Amino acid sequence: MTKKRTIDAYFGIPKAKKPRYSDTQVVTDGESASYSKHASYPFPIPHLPDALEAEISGSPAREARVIADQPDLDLLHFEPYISRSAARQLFEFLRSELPFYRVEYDIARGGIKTHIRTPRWTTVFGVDETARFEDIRSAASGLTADVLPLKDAPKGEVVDARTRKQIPVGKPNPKETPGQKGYKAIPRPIPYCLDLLRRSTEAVTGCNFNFCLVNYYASGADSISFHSDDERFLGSLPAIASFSLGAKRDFLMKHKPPKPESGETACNSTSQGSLKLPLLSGDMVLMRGKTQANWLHSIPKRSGKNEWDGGRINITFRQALVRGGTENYYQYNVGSGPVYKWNAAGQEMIPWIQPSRP
DNA sequence: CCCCTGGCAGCGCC
DNA sequence: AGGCGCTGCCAGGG
Repeated sequence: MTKKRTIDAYFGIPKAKKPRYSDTQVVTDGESASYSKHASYPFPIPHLPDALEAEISGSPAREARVIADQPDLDLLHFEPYISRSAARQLFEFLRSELPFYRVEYDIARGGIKTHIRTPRWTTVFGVDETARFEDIRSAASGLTADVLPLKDAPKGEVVDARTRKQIPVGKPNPKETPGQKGYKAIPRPIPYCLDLLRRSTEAVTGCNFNFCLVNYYASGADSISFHSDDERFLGSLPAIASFSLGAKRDFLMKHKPPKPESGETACNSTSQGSLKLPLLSGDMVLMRGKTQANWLHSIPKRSGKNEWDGGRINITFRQALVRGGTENYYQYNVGSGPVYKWNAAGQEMIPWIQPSRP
């Protein structure tokens, strides 16, 4: 007999969801491609080509395999979720079109200040559940359309989810907005090209997601060491959907060591308490239940013939419940350094310079 | 067929 | 947190 918790059980409980508008304005410049534009973006982010959009909308390509054969482990592995060819196109598209960052920061390690360069390219979109993006100008009486060409105007201010009042962003000066505590970060709405995948993932998993983190591992030299996405702001039992695009990389998981005071016996066998999933382009892993609370995961470095693998993009969707989540994600995935953009000719990320305006 | 060796993965320490 | 250096394993070649 198979386990009670199957993918069929998931699909068997269809969840009625309100249709939701994209948080970004749809803009079409004549016959050229349309873009997501927003004041928080360094540059407009194009929509997907129609054919690719259609293919992603038809996902998942296959049903998922449940991996829950170890204590506190609850995974769903789609092999793949996005067809291999669509995943390859999406990889190329996102690497070319998204703004990326190389976050650096200092930590004290044994009393010694150490400079950390995160060994991966990152970018992030979204805002926690206490807020949302809303076009406050459309609610105001009619002067905007004539004054500002609507086509180029950024849309979507950050507003309180409950009161729908605007929340200041970007280290707001308390004197200018008395009595209103704003965000230090400048939250960015999820662009349409990623929101499509977010909505598909919500429909398939029955989970809600308000954040999208993107990591680009340019080669085997890029990595992330063992950690859990168990931050307080995700709540207990967080569900996180993780997509792989591009090169195959190993996804390592291991059970957290037992607390010293607890009487549990450590997992000492080699196979128990750890696993390795080779993630291929288009795969999606949903980590749910007690997984984050009890397991660590990593993408280890690869060297030699595996080092120049053409690069891998990881997209994760998750739900941050409180403001601390928004501040944390922008601090550690955007930071305060320069914006980078993919340079196809040189096959590398290069600093993006704000075009000067006459 | 066996042994040697290089390369790679993994781990511990800073 | 990540980099580096040490070690042990494994595959492939001689």
